[in-house]
Amino acid sequence: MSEGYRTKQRALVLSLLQRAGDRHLTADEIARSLAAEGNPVGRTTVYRCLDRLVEQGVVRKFLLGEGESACYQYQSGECHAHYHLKCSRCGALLHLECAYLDGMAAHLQQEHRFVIDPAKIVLYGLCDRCLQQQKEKPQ
Amino acid sequence: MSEGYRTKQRALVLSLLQRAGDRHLTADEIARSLAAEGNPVGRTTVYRCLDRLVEQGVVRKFLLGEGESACYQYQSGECHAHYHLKCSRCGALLHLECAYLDGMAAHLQQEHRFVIDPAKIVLYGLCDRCLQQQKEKPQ
DNA sequence: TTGGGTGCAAACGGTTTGCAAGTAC
DNA sequence: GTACTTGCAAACCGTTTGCACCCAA
Repeated sequence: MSEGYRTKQRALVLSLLQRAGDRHLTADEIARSLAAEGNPVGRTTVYRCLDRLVEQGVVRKFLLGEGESACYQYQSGECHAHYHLKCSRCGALLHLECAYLDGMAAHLQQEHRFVIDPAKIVLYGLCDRCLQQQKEKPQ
Repeated sequence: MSEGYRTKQRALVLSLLQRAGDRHLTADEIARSLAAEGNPVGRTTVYRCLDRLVEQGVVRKFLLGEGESACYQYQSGECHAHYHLKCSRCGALLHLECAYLDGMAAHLQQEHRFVIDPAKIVLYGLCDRCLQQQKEKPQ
């Protein structure tokens, strides 16, 4: 269970993500925040620390949309598997824990022999608000 | 229902995608193929034609994974809504038409007021083969 | 002393933009 | 003539790599 080196920089990155809680942070936001706190860490190093933290399973990486930069989130023990719903129109990101979706995962595994990774999945579509707006003035 | 201009270049791009059938092509592959056929089209123009074809609903754009370039597919009338399963390990891309997933879409709409766009969705995970391999030699 | 870690600068790669020239009607 | 399209070159932007330096064991 070697957790590898725990350098000052890596500890700083991890600490920031832990404090961010639910929020997803980009590498850039992490670099900026650390700098703002008086603990500047080089951008390259931020990326490398994140890579290692992801390898170790301490942090999760999310790719949430076209042209957007990757986001990272601290993976606490009590965090449930959840799915992401992303509105293609307004960009809103919703988190969803849903038994039906868990059922879908089981179905795919049993019937299609495919084991999905819920954390990596983003369901794109339209949120309620944008749906209403679209009805009023399409386009 | 103005379908806009139908320039030579746009017709070439569309024709190639139609001939590609099910296959997803990247902008780069399109540019190369057209050049190989003796109809070179500038890369910029390929991107712009694709944008317009997507706007018109004639072509669909897919983002299939981290660091990978966008793919495009001709959207023929008889094409059913299908989902993409992508193996995170070997990169295999599977197409899936599945009533259960259609049910999921309905569920999300009714219970969570979110209308997903199946074409944009990629379910990441492990395919059967990689799952077997993983059991034999993990990592 | 030695192997990993750091971080600046530069490269990378897909995509977009600026702009001058071309084309259709 | 006017409005749109083309395509080269250059910019963009998130990310990665090269490399010299640093630090801890």
